[in-house]
Amino acid sequence: MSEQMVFRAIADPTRRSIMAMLSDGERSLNEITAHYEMTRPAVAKHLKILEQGGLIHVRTRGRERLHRLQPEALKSVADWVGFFSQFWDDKLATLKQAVEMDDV
Amino acid sequence: MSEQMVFRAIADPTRRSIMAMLSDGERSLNEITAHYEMTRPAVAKHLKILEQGGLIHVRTRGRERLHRLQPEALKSVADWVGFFSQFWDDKLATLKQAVEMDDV
DNA sequence: TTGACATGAAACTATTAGGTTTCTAATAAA
DNA sequence: TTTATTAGAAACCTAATAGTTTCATGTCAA
Repeated sequence: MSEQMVFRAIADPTRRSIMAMLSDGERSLNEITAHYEMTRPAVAKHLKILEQGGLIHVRTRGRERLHRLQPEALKSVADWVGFFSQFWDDKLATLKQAVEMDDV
Repeated sequence: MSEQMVFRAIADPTRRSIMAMLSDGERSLNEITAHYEMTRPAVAKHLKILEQGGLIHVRTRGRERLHRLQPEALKSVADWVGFFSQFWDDKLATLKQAVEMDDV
């Protein structure tokens, strides 16, 4: 679950789309596949990469596998972007820092 | 300069490293290349992709080309991550919204 | 105006990514 | 206990990535 695996995972539009779908709740492979014009194995590969990046968690229920979003994995991305955000928005960056100082 | 081009650009570790370097100020191709164990054309290709994503701006000074960071291009990434941040940090998300409401 | 320097461009190579089809295994339901 | 359903696995194909080497072009400085 290196930072690189997260960046790699979110680089593909299909995978970002899957993440958006899963923000609504967990879904099986078939349910996810129904939304795309590609085969089930193709979607399964995308899910594998999302899992490797720590962005989703998979559990087995009977014969199906349910995929659930794990958005905390995006923290590393948020941190990385946060570093650069100081160059375009000092006010937001300062507030953000204050909040993170406060607790989190 | 589609959103996808930004995600594509930041997916590569060398390119993220270049961005970090440029946060310190603009650099020529040769200066950038000096920091990596790859050839100049290889670095030039990375710079081209960063430029296509809108993450850097290039200007010509004499026979050299100076590359300057354009971090605002990361806003689309910040927005995207921001959507998911609500699922892991309500407090931060709320504050962020408030700030963006306020002006920006 | 020649020589050194900074970059661009083209052609090539190897690996990775994203997709397919086909086959197998496990579970649920009739 | 068959049959349908859900998913995993393997083999394969194609295109895109990331890199190389070689050559051409424009600019600066003796």
